[in-house]
Amino acid sequence: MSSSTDRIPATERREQILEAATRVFGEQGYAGATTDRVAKAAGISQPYVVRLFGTKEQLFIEVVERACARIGKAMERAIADDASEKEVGPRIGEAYVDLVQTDRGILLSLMQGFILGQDPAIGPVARKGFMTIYERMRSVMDAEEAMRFMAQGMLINTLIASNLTEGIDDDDQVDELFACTFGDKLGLVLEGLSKAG
Amino acid sequence: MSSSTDRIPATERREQILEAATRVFGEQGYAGATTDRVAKAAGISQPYVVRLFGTKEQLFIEVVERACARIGKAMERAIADDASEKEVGPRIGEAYVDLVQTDRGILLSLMQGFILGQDPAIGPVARKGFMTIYERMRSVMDAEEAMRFMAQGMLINTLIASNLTEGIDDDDQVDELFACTFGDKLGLVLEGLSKAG
DNA sequence: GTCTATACTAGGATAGAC
DNA sequence: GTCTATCCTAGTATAGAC
Repeated sequence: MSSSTDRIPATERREQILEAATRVFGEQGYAGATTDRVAKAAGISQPYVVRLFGTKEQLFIEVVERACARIGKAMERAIADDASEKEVGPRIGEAYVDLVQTDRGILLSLMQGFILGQDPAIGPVARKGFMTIYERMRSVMDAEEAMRFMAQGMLINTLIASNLTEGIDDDDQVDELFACTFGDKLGLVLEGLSKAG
Repeated sequence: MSSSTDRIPATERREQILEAATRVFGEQGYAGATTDRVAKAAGISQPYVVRLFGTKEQLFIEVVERACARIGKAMERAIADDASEKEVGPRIGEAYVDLVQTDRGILLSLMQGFILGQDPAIGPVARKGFMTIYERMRSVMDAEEAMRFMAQGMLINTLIASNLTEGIDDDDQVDELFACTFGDKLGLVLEGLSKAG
């Protein structure tokens, strides 16, 4: 599958690593994740990860920035899609839930970023990402609606992060909460969110 | 201030340590926090922290459980306080915001717990705590309202955790989001939350 | 009940070869 | 562009004294 001549361009490698790192940081947290795990996940050596990003911190920062960019793009697509008969709110909500299902890591590592707001290097990046998303939201809805939207997003993130999704400790209340939070692929909840605007 | 004979009962010590640990874990995260920092914050030696709790993991678990218990108690008080002319929703919301202001650590370390849902030892504890709070909420309001309430709580946590509170990167949009999220000591938002029930 | 000393491991980062 | 070897620090946990 891989010969000893598996040299691929640095740009592509960086993207591979960022992808792997997004998963690893999302699951283990910034401090809990190791550059070695990231390397393993990306199929390369640990020193090479450090080589390409300088430090673990820098790698994490780029992961957070990439996550924000991804969310931003998904939002843009949802906003632009005015063919749909739905309102912007639900369209964005649906896009977000889709993203969640496709790539948990993005949301999880972004959350990890938020929670490190105290950190002098990471904090500013996380706050900037958060506010960029909020501001884009505000450009298509009023403050109250945007706030509720962010709140809903944070709940979704928490439910996923805490692994309540897995129904491991299955409980009818969990089901109810999920039904209410996501509806059928977001459902009532996000509908309600938009009709509040 | 402290003589060499500062022996205090273990129960009290445990509480002191839990308090310190709540702050430290809240700021640095589970993996990022060290038992040594906790020890310093509690004014004792690192090995003694380990001695009293067995492992760092166990200490963290007790921190999370304590955080949930604290929130639970604040909720009970708010629910019982039917002298107030306010609805339950806003009362609980207000109690939560009060708690936030008094002790950030509780919310932050609880959040750290949620985000470690993957962890086989911590995950179950975090999920249990989350659901206990949700269920108590459900006992005084309907599913939709309870969900929105949790969402609002997660947003509050995120705003605090990401340190947007500090206005470091001050931005008028941040102010707006805060005004909207907290109102004046929670305001409109939570009021709106309850009138949805 | 609490400390000092210490064993042991893990993990980030560097050097330098290929 | 990528690896192996390795340094060095930091951090959990244990042993054992007081």
